[in-house]
Amino acid sequence: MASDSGLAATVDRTPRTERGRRTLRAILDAAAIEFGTRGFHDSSIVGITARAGVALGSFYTYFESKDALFRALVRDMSAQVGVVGAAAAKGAADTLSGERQILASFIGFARAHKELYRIIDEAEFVDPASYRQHYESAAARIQARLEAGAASGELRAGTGQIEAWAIMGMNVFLGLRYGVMDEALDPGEIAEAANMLLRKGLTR
Amino acid sequence: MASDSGLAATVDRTPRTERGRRTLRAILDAAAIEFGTRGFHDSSIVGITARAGVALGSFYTYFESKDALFRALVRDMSAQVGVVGAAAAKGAADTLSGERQILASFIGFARAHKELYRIIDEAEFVDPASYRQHYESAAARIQARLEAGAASGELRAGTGQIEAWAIMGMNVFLGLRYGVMDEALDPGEIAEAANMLLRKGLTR
Amino acid sequence: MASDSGLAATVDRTPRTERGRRTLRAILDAAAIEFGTRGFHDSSIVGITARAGVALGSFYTYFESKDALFRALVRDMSAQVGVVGAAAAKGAADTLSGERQILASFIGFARAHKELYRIIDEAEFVDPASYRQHYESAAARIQARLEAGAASGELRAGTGQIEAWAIMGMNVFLGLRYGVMDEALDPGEIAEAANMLLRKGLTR
Amino acid sequence: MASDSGLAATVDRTPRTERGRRTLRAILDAAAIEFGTRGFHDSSIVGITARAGVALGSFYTYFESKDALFRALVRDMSAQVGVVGAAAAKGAADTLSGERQILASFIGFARAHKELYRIIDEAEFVDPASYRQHYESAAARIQARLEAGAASGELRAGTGQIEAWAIMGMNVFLGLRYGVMDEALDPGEIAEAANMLLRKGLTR
DNA sequence: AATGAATGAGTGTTCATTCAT
DNA sequence: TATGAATGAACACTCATTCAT
Repeated sequence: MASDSGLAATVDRTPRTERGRRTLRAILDAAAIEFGTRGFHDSSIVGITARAGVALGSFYTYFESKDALFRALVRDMSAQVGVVGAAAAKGAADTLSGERQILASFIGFARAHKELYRIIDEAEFVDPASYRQHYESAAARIQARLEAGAASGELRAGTGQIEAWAIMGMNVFLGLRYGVMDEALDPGEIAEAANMLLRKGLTR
Repeated sequence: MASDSGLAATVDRTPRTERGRRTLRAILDAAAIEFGTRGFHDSSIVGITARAGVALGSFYTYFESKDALFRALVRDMSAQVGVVGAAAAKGAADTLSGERQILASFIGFARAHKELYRIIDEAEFVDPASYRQHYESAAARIQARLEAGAASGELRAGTGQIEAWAIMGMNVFLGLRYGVMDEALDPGEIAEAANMLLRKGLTR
Repeated sequence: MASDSGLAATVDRTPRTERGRRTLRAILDAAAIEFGTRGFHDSSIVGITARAGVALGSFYTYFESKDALFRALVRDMSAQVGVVGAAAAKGAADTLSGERQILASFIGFARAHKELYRIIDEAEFVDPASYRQHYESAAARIQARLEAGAASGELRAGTGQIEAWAIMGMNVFLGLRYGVMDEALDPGEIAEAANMLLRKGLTR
Repeated sequence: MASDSGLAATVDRTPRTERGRRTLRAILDAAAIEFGTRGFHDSSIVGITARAGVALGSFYTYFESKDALFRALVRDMSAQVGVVGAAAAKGAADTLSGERQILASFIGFARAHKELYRIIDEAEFVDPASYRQHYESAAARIQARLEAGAASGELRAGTGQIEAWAIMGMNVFLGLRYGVMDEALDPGEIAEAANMLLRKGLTR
């Protein structure tokens, strides 16, 4: 479930042997599931290592602490969200269709990674710096795209951080509602509805 | 910090004496601070009762458990948000100005109740039913307002749950950013920027 | 359920008013039920006073402590067993029929006072002196009857403490088995079987 | 003090290392002493582990709970009583001498395991199922021996459960009086006195 | 005499972390 | 590297007892 692109960078001790790499991967996958389903505090190292099929003590070969593991996971998920968004925006005809594609792909990502929300949300308590960093950089990316759109004349000028946070909020809650809580609707449809809001607002 | 309007209803055992009412109030205020600053798991009953200036055992005169206290707090905060929003919308010229006033007042509320976000967010882990309920009813209230606006011809038709969740997401994140993280900007100014998004979107 | 003959003597503070006597009686009755069904440690003063329908604090108007109440109950039950036995032996044709009548009536008593065993047994832990005293005086009474029977030529000589404890053990376990655990059989029938053991032993 | 024959079977988690086996044994021995001298409720895990010389937490490596440990001990003691009785009856000339030898050996066993009574008695409150089971199977064993004796013509026919419980009661109380409370008399002498009761009753 | 809120010592249990093997 | 036993701080919760009213 946890794709660990870039995790190497956040892990405490990089394994030298192939066997070590497998153990690390097993721990990370198990941790993503545990943290995602039970939350940080109700997850235990015993539970994670049991699920990973490794001995309790082996955990500390790879991570300094329960917190360190959680932080690694948070940073990894946060990075993935950025990567996925950037990929989705690629080749978009214009800024607004880019935003639409980003939201659609984000909802899909949330469906594939149900643990995303619980891990990011719990970071507010366990690793506040990462939590803040996660949202600030996501907002900064949006803001940059809005400004580029304004510069090219596609969008109105004068937008900034406020609009960026507003759009991020929309995306996050639509991902929660239609990605995690209930998968009935088509992500493209949701993204289109949200996009229309961005194009023309609510007025007739 | 914790205004306990309506808390009587959610408390486990209503005190019969004046002294009892003072003790209960002290516990609730202390709990809101503790939960809000340290989070549910890092808050302890000893810590809460010490801050409240009452004996440890007195806690259990009023609440069945740590969870029960937390739930009472979550439900109370959730209810307050609704009450504040309804009050803010009162006397608005039209639906959209109503939304603007609601957001402005919500940001003010968040500033006055910095614990709001941490308590609601942690409910995802401690009291999932309340968490879901909180957002679902907030979205339902928005959706109802949109539909009324459409019925009166003020807003375009065809909006529904998706737009409601999108607007809620905007509000929540603007409250987080400009209510809790940083109070530099004027709530009215933020609400106006968000409202323009709802009125005309991002296009020129 | 708890007949409190003689309890006045063991109670901590004798009430002076009629209202007080009613409260005391309510506490004692409630305590016998609680101690008998939940055991000493799982019984609580709150539970007892709640069952008695009086306020928690009122308990200490009548008893010094939970232990004191328990001790009063143990001594009372112990005394009642002696009284019942003496009454049953009255008017018996000879020593052995007296023993038979005593056992039959004891089984009846156990049926009417299911709490008897749990209270006496738990005294081993809560009030060891009473526990020991209870059995020692019961055994002494039996021994005295045997010696009287030997003196009159009805029973063989040479019996003493050992036989007394053996007979007491029989009675206690028959009361447990056929008084408390299961009430299917007639007490007279059981007493007769035990009595035949005392008359002729097990041999043909 | 606690011989742990067969305890392996009742223990929650069997240790895999020698060190583990030593720790478990230490805990069991300490527990038998604590439970036997202070009773279940006044014994504490801290007390038991302190006496065993291991850390508090180590307790939970081997037992799920205080109750589970107690249950293991009860079942073990109960089994031991059966084993000791069976061994004592071996090679007896006839049923009645078998009973005499069983009682004598039981009194010896009680002297060597003073904790026996308090542990079995407290099982009435802590583990009622085991308590009942203990006495029911002991009685069933006696009853089977009586019936075999009747079948062989040695004993009179018509005896059954009542006589079995009567004899068990005798044995239990003689063990209490002459094994636990006071060791002055010779077990053989006591067993002989009780046996005479079984042979000829009380009459001349 | 009655009430019920207040007190705080005590205890079972959890679990991150350490460490000997 | 891997293992799993050992450690002990921490904490929620209980409840007998006290006390102000």
